[in-house]
Amino acid sequence: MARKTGSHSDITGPRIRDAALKLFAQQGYAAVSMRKIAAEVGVQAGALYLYTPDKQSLLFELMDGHMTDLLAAWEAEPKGDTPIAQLEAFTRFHIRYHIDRPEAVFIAYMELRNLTPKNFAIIEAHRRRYEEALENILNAGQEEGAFRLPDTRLVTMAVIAMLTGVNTWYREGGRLSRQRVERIYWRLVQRMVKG
Amino acid sequence: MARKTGSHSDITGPRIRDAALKLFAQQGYAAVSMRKIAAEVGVQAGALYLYTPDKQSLLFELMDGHMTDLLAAWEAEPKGDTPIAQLEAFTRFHIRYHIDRPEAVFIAYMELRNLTPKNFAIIEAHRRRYEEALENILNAGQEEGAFRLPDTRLVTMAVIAMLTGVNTWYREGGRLSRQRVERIYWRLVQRMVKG
DNA sequence: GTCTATAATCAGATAGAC
DNA sequence: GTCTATCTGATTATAGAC
Repeated sequence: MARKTGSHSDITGPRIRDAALKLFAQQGYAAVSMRKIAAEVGVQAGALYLYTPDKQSLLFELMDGHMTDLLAAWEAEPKGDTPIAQLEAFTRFHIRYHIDRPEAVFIAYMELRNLTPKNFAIIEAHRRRYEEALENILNAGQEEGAFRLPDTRLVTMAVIAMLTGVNTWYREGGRLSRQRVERIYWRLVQRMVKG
Repeated sequence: MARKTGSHSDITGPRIRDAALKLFAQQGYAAVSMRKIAAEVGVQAGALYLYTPDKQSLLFELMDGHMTDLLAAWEAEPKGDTPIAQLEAFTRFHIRYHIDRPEAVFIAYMELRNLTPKNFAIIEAHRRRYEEALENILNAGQEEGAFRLPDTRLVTMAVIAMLTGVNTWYREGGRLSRQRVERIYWRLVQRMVKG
């Protein structure tokens, strides 16, 4: 099963991305060398450059891919037609999606400062679009009287911070099931938006 | 005013810590070399080792100092005698204290993975103690019927994540004053704990 | 107390053999 | 497609001059 050399096309590209994801999340971009990534994959450092032009591109592609997938998944998510139904959909979606990808989530906001300015701007635009998805729901609910919010922008940031925070403590097989976590946070969000 | 050499005892120690704080927050521990810190202070790299045994100690002392100060400041904070008054005190204190020290706060949880295991355990114990301060307030309020919480531990984590999140967007001189931010978040926390 | 010089190691990235 | 070898420069930390 273990192949050392001469392994033809295989799937080295994706395996490099997987290794980088894992190592960047564990040790941080700056602390991970191309040699460490190569060792994790089982190739020599030079071979990585067949698949990525440089280390920065590796980081950017991970973050850009994550944000693109996140936005696409939210677009594809079934959401009700009332603000309250949409808010519930967002709350549950956000927790579920983030819990399932702790490494990508961690990197996506821990490694922002290691992006080149150009790459940073792209990731920031993605993030901003995602925040606006929630902000639009809150604005709609506020206008039709379903929500009573002290400040829409602040509640947007408060909710996202609160929900993303689940990733800092949630462990698979822990005290609470994912379903239970979703329900409890949805109750908290409901309380936050209702006068 | 600019002294290059022969500057006697001066206050080089604290200046090294200040420079490290600033650079670690901006670029991350792994990306900052001892030479960069030395350049920021205005000395040569070798001179740093008169004040710190190594780079790891520099990081640990910053984080340990921050957490110790945070806990001491909370102890010294005037807090009412009811759970609701204590919760308001905690909410306002947390926002205020964290807003004032964005760099230390950032480092304190971005650089956890760069601590040696022994140092990590010490910082984790501090953090845990701080979380328990809030958890104890919530438990007391729950028991005496002032709060109706779906899960005390979760609400603890939710509130802390939400409040710490202020640091990601708050800018001095921005749209909202500190007082206003404090009040809005206190309203949100109130809603979260009241049935 | 600071500087310069140095040791030993490691970094990102490329060239050419196979 | 991967390896080995290599270039160039940076890394932490120490030794010894001043």
